[in-house]
Amino acid sequence: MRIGELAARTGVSVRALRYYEEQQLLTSIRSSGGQRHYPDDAADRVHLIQTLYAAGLSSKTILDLLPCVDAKVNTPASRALLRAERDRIDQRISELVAARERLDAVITSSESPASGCTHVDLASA
Amino acid sequence: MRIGELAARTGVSVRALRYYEEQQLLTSIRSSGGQRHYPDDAADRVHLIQTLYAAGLSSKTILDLLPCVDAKVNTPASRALLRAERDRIDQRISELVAARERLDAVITSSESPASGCTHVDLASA
DNA sequence: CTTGCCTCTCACGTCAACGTCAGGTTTTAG
DNA sequence: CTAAAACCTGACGTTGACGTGAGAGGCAAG
Repeated sequence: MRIGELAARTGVSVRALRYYEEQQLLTSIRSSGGQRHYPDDAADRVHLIQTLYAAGLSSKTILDLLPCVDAKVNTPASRALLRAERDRIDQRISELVAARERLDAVITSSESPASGCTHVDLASA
Repeated sequence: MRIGELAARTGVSVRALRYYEEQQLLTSIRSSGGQRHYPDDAADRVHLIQTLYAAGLSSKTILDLLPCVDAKVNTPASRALLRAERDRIDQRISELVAARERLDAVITSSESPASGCTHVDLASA
């Protein structure tokens, strides 16, 4: 398929797909006229890339990580890299959960009919 | 206290503190010479701002949110805002959990001896 | 007074993941 | 064969939260 269809299938913009290729996260075969052609499983690859981006990983980190998936490379270094990124995501989740709890505290007290305009101490934690 | 000490106490850069003031997230009293002075509880305020930034909120959103804490504003609009941001954080957490599961799957298969890995580095033993 | 550290206000630089416009080529539909 | 899509390669623009000097002023100590 060509780049437009891949974009449509994945919900990712054409510009983004070209950017992924520029970052070496995605490859394509060029037709004689220079147009990109992708195999069907390219959509899965794009979804994976999107998932990793959504996890807050940078292009470079994803580039480092992808061989671990593609070629099932299994070295101490690659395992360490995978675990390091997993731990980073863990930490990020913790941060978000903490922030959510603080917001929840504000919401709860602001919605409590008994409290009215009760003091909300968001700064203590 | 002056800006340098507040920066030291909170672990936030002087530049960032001035930026927060520019964004109207933080206020200060100026000395006759124009230098900023902060009360002790400014550190709590900075920590709060940092937490909300860590939750992925923008300066503007935080600016909108802060009155809900400071002045205990309790209107339908402010409650809706709070819940909207809370839901956004929820969604973000879900994304991260999904990404983490994805990485976990890769990690598990890469560490399993029966996973069909093509390359196993025995030097780690 | 002056040394030295802290602080001030501009104001341009950065970084990432694209958006967007320009100008030209390839592919497809009719 | 032609016109419209779709695609191509640059290359500059965007956004947010600061980083990083430049040049000048404030402030307690000796």
